[in-house]
Amino acid sequence: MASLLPTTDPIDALLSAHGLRRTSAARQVLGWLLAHADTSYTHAQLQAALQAEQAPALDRVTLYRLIDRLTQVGLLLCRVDLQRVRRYQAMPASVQAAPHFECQSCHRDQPLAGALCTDTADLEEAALNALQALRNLGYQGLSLDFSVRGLCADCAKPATGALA
Amino acid sequence: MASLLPTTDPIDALLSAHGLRRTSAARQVLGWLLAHADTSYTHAQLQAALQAEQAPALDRVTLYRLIDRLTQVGLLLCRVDLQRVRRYQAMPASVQAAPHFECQSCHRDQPLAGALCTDTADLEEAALNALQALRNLGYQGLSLDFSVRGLCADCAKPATGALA
DNA sequence: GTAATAATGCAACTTGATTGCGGTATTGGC
DNA sequence: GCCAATACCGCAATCAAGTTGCATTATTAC
Repeated sequence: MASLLPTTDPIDALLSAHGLRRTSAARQVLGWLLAHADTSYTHAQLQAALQAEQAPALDRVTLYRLIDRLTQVGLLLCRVDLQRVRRYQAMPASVQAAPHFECQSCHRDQPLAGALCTDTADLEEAALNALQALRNLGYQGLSLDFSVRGLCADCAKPATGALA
Repeated sequence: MASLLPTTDPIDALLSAHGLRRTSAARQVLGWLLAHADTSYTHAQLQAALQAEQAPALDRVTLYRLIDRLTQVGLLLCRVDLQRVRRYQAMPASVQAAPHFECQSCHRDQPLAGALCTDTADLEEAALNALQALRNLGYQGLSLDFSVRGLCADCAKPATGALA
């Protein structure tokens, strides 16, 4: 039954649901980022990765505009790294106030809750209290960034003290 | 007695203590940033502000290299904003793991502890626990960023929903 | 005072990202 | 299925933040 629906592909569904056209470029980019959702990528990395996967390389500017659109509708998350380069990532399920670790070498993202920390509940609760206190004071458009940065165990091992 | 010491100016003392020469440019920049230590400034803003204060405008590149030096020795803190422009600020007393609020309009920084929140002790403790847990797993060079971003009460009032 | 060298200033350059514009492909209405 | 409206693409040119090279000037240590 479901296979008879106009959009069987979940990526096409996402694009349509957010008012974007289902172009081959959009499918490629969103699909690839969703398949690597635990890491953020620069425009250059993204272009290289896509080019390596199949022949028709898409234009630099087209990719810029595409990731811009995907970010605007909320399908991608955009950060700026220390080298002041934008990094894009498929929007994680819980961005709001989610404590997470960002590796400065491989740029993988890991939530602190779960394997890394036995308990982040008190941390998140304290954070939400802080947010509410600010709202009561008239602060607006608040967003919380709780991130730990450094080298993950994998990147720290091979070359101690040297960023790739 | 103290007035007989070679460096009577606290700013000169800071420069020397960090192995930098006491040039007029370094004095101006560090002095100005220390006098506006609750806010971060871009290279362009800094240059404009200095130029407005006195005649001898310093060169674009000189300013770049100077704030670079000041940052390297730990006298300035450097962040990258959403427009991917670097913002510099006189190093706050407690940067490590200090929860703070950054206004996206006036770029003033405020510590969450104190006036804004009655209590951040539990929050900081939870954060430090998380850091230790990561270290035990082999993570290195960890730094914590706990920042709330948005519009402060002052900026939110005049034009609701519009960034300056 | 003088030599060593840190810091300055100018020009040219690099890089991530943006703008303009004509052409192409997707979409919604018939 | 066909067609008009328009979202999207690709190329060239441009922009702004920041960097590099190099000759000159000012600080510092002796």
